[in-house]
Amino acid sequence: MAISTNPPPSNPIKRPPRLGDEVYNTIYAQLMSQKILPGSRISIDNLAREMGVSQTPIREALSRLEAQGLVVKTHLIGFSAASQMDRTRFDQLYELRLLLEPFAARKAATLITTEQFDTLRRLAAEMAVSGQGRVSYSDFARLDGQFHDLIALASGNDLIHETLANLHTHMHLFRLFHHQQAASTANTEHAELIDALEARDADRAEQAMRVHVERSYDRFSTFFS
Amino acid sequence: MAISTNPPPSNPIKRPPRLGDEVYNTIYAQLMSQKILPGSRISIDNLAREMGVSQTPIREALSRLEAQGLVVKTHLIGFSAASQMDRTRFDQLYELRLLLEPFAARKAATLITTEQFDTLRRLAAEMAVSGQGRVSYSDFARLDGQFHDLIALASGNDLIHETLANLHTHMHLFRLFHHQQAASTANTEHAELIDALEARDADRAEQAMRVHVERSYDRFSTFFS
DNA sequence: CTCCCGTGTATCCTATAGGATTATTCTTGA
DNA sequence: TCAAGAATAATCCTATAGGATACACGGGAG
Repeated sequence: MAISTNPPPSNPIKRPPRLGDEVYNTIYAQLMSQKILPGSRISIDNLAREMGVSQTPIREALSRLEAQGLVVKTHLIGFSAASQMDRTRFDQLYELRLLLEPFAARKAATLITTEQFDTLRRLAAEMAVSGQGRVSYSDFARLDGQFHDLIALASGNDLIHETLANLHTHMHLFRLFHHQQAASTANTEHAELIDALEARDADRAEQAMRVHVERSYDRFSTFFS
Repeated sequence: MAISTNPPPSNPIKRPPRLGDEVYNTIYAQLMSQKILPGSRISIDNLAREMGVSQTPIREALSRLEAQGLVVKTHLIGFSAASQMDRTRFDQLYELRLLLEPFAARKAATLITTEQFDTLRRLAAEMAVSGQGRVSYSDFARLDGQFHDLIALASGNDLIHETLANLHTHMHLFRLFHHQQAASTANTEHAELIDALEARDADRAEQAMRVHVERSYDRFSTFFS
């Protein structure tokens, strides 16, 4: 998790482009799109050649990803993508989500701006379309991630927002691996949550998010059978 | 936050010593002991010379610390220790603590082992001695950190444990900076918590932790006045 | 046929050198 | 005396080379 005490969540002033950040985003995207499969090794030399940069920025990016838990490093062997989640960690992740997300929804009910709310509606609309099979599942997963991220952001607590962002990163990889499809039920839950937020009803928003996360747990839990 | 999907929280098998880890721990200790003051710059060259290693492991360690939020990096300027917390972030941190720690105490009430419980008593005893002024405050802060960390560990949820560990890292720096002293009241709160845990009373443990964190907030909140 | 062991290749880890940028200091002029 | 500009020094960033280690393959002995 990046607590980042010094630099505000988003940088208002111009920041000279850091080569390391670019590399970080590239590797991050390759992990998220499963171009790099879980558990497979990641060669520093190859990455350096492919991206046309030196080894140093690669190492920095991989170190940051290691602190984030997305890659692991073994001495004298190298980096490799983190392996898939097991049941224990899956349960722990949902336990934490169930603690943070309903709380974030509650706070968002009173703090969300009209602009953020409009974005929320738009995301829900796009996801509804994807429920009709017109959008690929990876798009749905991306939209769903933005949906939850926006609510966490609207909670006003940056720490909670950053913590949840990390959790959802691992959620995304988990979903992609099992290519879950049933998205139609999630849409109705999102609708209920949006209604509660529109009414500025904190209790209802918290409860709606709780139900949504619990249902999500039930849906994915079957993968472990 | 290190989610570390692949390597279990503690490594059972022998791991060849990584030079980067050693450097990481050294810099981490220097930050925690305020040998490196908040906001001050951190020279890579100097560190490399002082520690007798190359620049590469220094960079890796600093990148990990950056992901953790303890240092910040500015392009073409270098690394510097994170600046002191402001009021907004302080409130956010306690809001998150108040969400996680009582929950962890509740779970720990049913899951804590007798061995862990003994360690808890020992820590509380040492802190009580420090309340009589026989131990320095930095020692008290360290013991208190171990106390809370152990409860988070006993909760059985590694993710919550790791998240709280990061939060307490920043708490430690905050306390050290303001060199808070009043520790006597905290000891009675710890005693109440231990009693609840001993009785395996989940409700009481959760409530005791909640009160403890809230009181802690009140104590430190005066620094912003 | 199986197991053990030596060699070769690939990769990581470290160290050093060169280019680029910023901060500091000194000089000069008003 | 103060301000502005230039030169120097320090630092970071990148690139490349050399040493060390682990993994893979193939040959030989039992």
